[in-house]
Amino acid sequence: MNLLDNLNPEQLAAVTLPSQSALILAGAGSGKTRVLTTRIAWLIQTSQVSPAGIMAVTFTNKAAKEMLSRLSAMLPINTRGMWIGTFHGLCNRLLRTHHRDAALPQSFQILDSQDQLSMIKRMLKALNVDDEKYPAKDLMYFINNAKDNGRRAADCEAYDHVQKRMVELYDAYDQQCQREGVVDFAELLLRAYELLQRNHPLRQHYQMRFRHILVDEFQDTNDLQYNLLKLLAGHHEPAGGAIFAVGDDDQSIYAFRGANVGNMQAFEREFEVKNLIKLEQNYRSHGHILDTANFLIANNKQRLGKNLRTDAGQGEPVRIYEASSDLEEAQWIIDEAKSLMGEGVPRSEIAILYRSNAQSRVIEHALFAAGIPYTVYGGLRYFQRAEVKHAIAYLQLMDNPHNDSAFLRVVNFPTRGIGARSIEQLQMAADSYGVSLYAAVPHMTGKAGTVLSNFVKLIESARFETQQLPLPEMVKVVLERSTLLDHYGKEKEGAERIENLEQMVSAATHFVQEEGFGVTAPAHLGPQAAASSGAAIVNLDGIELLDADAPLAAVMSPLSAFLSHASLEAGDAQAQAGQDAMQLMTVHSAKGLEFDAVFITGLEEGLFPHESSSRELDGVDEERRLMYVAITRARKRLYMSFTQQRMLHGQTRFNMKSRFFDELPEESLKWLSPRVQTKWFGGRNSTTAWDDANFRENGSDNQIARQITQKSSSDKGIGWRIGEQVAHARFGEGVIVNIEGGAGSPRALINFGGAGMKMLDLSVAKLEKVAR
DNA sequence: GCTGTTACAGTTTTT
DNA sequence: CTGTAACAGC
Repeated sequence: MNLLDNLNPEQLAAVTLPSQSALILAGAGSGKTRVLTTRIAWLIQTSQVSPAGIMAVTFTNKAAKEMLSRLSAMLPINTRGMWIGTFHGLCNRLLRTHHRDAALPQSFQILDSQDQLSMIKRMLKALNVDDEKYPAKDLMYFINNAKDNGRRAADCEAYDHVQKRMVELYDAYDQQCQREGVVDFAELLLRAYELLQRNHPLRQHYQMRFRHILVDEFQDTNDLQYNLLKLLAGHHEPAGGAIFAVGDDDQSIYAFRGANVGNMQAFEREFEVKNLIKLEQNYRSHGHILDTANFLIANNKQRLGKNLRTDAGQGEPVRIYEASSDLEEAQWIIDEAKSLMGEGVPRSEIAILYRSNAQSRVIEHALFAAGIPYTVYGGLRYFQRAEVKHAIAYLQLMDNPHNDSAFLRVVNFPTRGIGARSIEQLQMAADSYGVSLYAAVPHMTGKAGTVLSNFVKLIESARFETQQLPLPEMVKVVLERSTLLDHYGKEKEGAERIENLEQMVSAATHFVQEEGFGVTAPAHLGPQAAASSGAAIVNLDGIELLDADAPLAAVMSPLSAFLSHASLEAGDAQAQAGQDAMQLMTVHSAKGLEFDAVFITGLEEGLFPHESSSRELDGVDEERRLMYVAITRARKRLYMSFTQQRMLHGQTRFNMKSRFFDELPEESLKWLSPRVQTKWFGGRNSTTAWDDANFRENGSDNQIARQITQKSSSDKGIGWRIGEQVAHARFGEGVIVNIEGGAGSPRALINFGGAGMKMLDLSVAKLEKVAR
């Protein structure tokens, strides 16, 4: 079958573009991954490039794997020669290959965010920094932000004392990392960038090699990533290759972590892009859903401009539901989901989305009570679990004993009588000699010296014993020698932890097979053996260059590679409990996924759009894009809901319905009337199903309902109630949050959303009731 | 060194 | 309301 069969005209045009830089605006569900992979396959099949000339960059391991597997289904060739992976994965590979030029030890280790934070905390303590004035989290943010913008401490401008100190601390942090032989995530990219920038021949080598660089989710690139791409592509350099950038500015939802949508326009301008192709044909959603998405996103300014279309027909309207409370919202979701399942929709095809994780609780509770299987995305990942991190720390120390984070994690775990005092002394010794904790152990005397050197002996002997062993065997020995298995064996709830630890052996087995270790080179030999067994080392201007097809085994030992893998690919979040379970996740984590039926919940001012977004520049636009992502996840059925009252942080909040509802096409919507209606007139409430239901549901809601009843009855004659939606000539629509002052001087605290909270005198203010 | 108490903060997330 | 982090006490 021909590669190009079944592509639509735009897709075909994109796939077969000439070898120039191009920007593909790929709407949601427009076959973006298909275009990317087919482009690669087509380039190779038509002999325009060899596999080694291809680099494809993604943000997540999942996307990289997806690409690789689709590609190997398409092409009967070895995908090994291609560099396909995440930014971090590829930079890791680059830095391992050229570790000398990058001034890194061969077995440098990668800190995850947790390790990075604890390292910063440790440093602040050692330097006696006031952690009130310089919180570790702030410093970490500062450092990562600087690195993401390509700035070293020396490049940072400081306008005041605090900033000046931050820059000093940034510098101290980098030095400490260098001493320990560790790099954080941002450092991987920055080092790679600096390496290529500084090293002309090396840069030229890669520029000539990678004729085609394909970038997925281009709208998510930060400035450093974009600059790295510019270097690799040889932007304005003679050897330069072409960048095939695929992205969607309407799905840019990661500004908060440094992503810069502006990179798309910058790319178009700087690379003088002549080929801009829009993929607007959507293969996912029915018409009403797509219309809803298009209508909403049209409210954003500064778009590159795109309108999705479908051949699928209008389908069902988007259903909107107003719930009286978060509990009732959850109950409604369950009722609707049940009827969907009755129509034959599998549970796994039903997704419940929310803006923030805290919202999942109530829904989970209701699902649990209803006995419906569900999975929540975003739990603890395998390699993040405490017991696994402990085992990894032992392995890290065996591969690089100067990793202080690893040292501190396990020096007294399981406990071996090394207390805080000993560690403090050791820390002081290490600081005064300017060495790692491990290297400072010989300077210790007395009892502390003895126990510490016993720990060092444990690590050394484990290293010695496992030198000749393949990786999975090595892991097995470490689990035994560290006494981690014994330790958890004695714990009451240790069974699951032991299971996780034992799973590490199979993870190692799997890894060794997957990455080709032990095939090219015996596990214990590593770089040299691999080099002599085929991967040629080319010498170019005195720079070591490995042959294009050098396997991972040629540039790092199996252990180093496995440890990188553990840091860069944190593994799956918890084993998928039931195969067929409803899917709960944040809107962010839903990006890239699709479902037959989608519920978007908590569509209230303050929640979605989130209140903090109004403080940020273009914050609401980003929230709108987030909403756009949420809508476009649905294939056939889309539900949206909001509530009159919601429990958040232990307090009941009354929010207006989301402004986004005003931006949707009425003809595509179906407002489900609340199944219960509240009617309060002049403080005289006609008891309705609404509060009946609430009184019955549970204690806390009960209380709230009673509170409201009390409030309104004490405000007899005023005619307003808490939770009611009102309109004001100047402030627009709002919702009454509180009423005080009694009949004498009644005042209402009203949440006007964008216009803020106002306290209005009810006898004066001109308020209108708004039907919802 | 471990356990219980209190204080406090509290979007979104991948690597 | 809930999870985490820091500290006091056994």
